Amino acid sequence: MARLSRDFYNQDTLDAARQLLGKYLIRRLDGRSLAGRIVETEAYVGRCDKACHAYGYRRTARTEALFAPPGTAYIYLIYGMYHCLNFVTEPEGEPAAVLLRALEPVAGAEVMARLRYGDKPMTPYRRKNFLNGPGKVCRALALTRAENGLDLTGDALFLCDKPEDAGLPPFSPPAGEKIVAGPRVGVDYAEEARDFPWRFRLLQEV
DNA sequence: AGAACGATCGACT
DNA sequence: GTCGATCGTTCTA
Repeated sequence: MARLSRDFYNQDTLDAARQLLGKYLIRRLDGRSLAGRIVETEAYVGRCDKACHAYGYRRTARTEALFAPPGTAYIYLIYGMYHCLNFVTEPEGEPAAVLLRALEPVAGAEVMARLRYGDKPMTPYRRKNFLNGPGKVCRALALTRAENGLDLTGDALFLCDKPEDAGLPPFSPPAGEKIVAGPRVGVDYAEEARDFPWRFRLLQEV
């Protein structure tokens, strides 16, 4: 199965955050495949970014995965009840990662809906707000701290250029999308870093 | 040992 | 638009 290699993750984090838009995230769970197309990311760079958990190379039990080789999953608990998934980038020892903020559902939507909403029926509101936030994505993919440190070149969780690379049916993305950069969400405390335009989204051209 | 806080979400006015 | 939930992580002492 063709998937993004360690070499892909071993690059500048801002470049990776842009290039990850439009890629497909595959989660293998109980023999099934859940998949989504990446439509929103944010970059976090420990070397120079006060919003990064590993700012100034701060190395603790939590940030350990950020110091792992590129192509590692960094998953942490936020606000006591949600999780966020990051893809570790840059050479090993440079703590940096791309936060996954939003997906477009591609495969396994029924399973993801179950994980996210339980028995509650799908509604237009829920469909619209299905995978448009980092906590929602982790809930729908059954990702918790138990999956922190996963190797993204392995089988449980990985990325690829197209669904066929993971043995899934083709997916036709919307036409006329472009990358829009802007400030990151929820980092107002981070002094000068709060204004860094390190959030990237795929949006319809107007 | 204790306190403060958070890369969020959903319910509610 | 506002606000509370909820608990691990981090820092201070």
